[in-house]
Amino acid sequence: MTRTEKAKPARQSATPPKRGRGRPRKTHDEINDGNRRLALLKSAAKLFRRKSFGATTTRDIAVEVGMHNGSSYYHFKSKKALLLAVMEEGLTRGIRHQIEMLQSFGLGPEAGAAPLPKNVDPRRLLAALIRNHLDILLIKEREFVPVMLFEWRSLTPHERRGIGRLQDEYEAVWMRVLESLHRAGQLVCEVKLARLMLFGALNWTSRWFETSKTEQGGLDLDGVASAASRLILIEKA
Amino acid sequence: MTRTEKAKPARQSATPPKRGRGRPRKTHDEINDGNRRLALLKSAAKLFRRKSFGATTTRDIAVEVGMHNGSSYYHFKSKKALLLAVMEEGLTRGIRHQIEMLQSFGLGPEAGAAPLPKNVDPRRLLAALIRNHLDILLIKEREFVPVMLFEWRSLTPHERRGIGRLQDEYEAVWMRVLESLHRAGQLVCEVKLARLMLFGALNWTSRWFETSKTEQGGLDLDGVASAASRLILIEKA
DNA sequence: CCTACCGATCGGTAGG
DNA sequence: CCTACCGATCGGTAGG
Repeated sequence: MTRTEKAKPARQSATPPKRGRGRPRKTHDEINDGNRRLALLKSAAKLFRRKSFGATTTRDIAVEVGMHNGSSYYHFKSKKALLLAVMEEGLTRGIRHQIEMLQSFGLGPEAGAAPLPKNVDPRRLLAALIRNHLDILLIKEREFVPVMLFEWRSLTPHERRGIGRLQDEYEAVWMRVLESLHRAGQLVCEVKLARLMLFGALNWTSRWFETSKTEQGGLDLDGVASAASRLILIEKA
Repeated sequence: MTRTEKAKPARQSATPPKRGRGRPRKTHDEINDGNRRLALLKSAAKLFRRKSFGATTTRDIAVEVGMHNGSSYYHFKSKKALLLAVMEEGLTRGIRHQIEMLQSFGLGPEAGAAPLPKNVDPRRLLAALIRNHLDILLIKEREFVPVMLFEWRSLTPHERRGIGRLQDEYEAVWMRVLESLHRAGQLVCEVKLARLMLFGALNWTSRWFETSKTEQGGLDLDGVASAASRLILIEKA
């Protein structure tokens, strides 16, 4: 393990030094791009989530997927890029799940762009959004999404804006629902505050909710979800 | 800046190597214990809060208080010890603030140990607790307390239990109030869930509330506080 | 994606 | 609390 002195290869100036990492064609055995990239993403998410970004080394991540340290840099240009990719993955997955759920209300992907149609009950839609949110946060995407919540401080202002745009996309429908409810006098406070409080209560669950206890069904999630609904609605059932 | 070879002082084996750090008497100019320790604590809190524990170096902290890197180890045995001290400081301060506030309700420091006296209105007390909590979290101890919320993952299970005991101490009165309200049928859900949701909504404010906007008075805090009250209470005013 | 590295930094310590 | 360090690690890179 001693570091031996070695002649460094002279920088060859005839052709510009083109790095091997640039090209997509596989040079070795099995570089299964999509799979390996996703594996890295998942391991990174898992570790960032549990140990935090700062306490996770790129070696930790590589080892988890059975790679050698430097190899992750074939897929991601830096540790920070991995963090961003994890957050983006979580958000786009969340958005996707939400779009699917909205279909059962006859709503398309652009549902957040305009006021709610008259034929949807905002109370029922809110309940569904909340239930779906908990499902994403605590079950389906429990590795990815919390990283965004916990590691917000690890982003630069510019990076935050980027992630923020995706969050806005996710929250657009919520805003419509809350506005509709507020107009009907059914919110305990103004829309903006209601949204912040609601997401506060919901997102905080990722700190105390343990999957293990209610595995295989997520029974208790219904309880949390309905409590959250009643939180911001007037006229309790 | 080149690192020159130097003869290392031979370990003198006659007397056991006693480190200078062990004794409390000042060996040099101005080691103003209490002050310097607190200064370190404050700087650490500020940096841990803004940049996260992992992204803050012991040098960052030392520089902020005008010390040289190694000197912080005179006051704290490790970076981790600094983190723990920050969290403990935040919690004990919070507990202290809360005890003071409770006096105006005729309640002593042990108010959380037994059911609430008949003569206190649980609704008013809850409102006061909430308002006070926001004041601690966002104004008075805004450097210390959020570190505990944000850096929970940086603690070992054992360390978490230690901090957890202080949290329980802080939350004891809250539990009494919530139990009282639940018995009176004024909570939107069961006590345990109400507590989690409420603290979720409240603690989350440290992520979006900016002091700058409402400085000099914290006007808007009242709005947030009253909204939070209405969140978990039935029979909205 | 592996091998074989490197420069910089970082937490921490000895001794005064 | 300062000076003067050190060992280990860490993010990252060149070249194949």
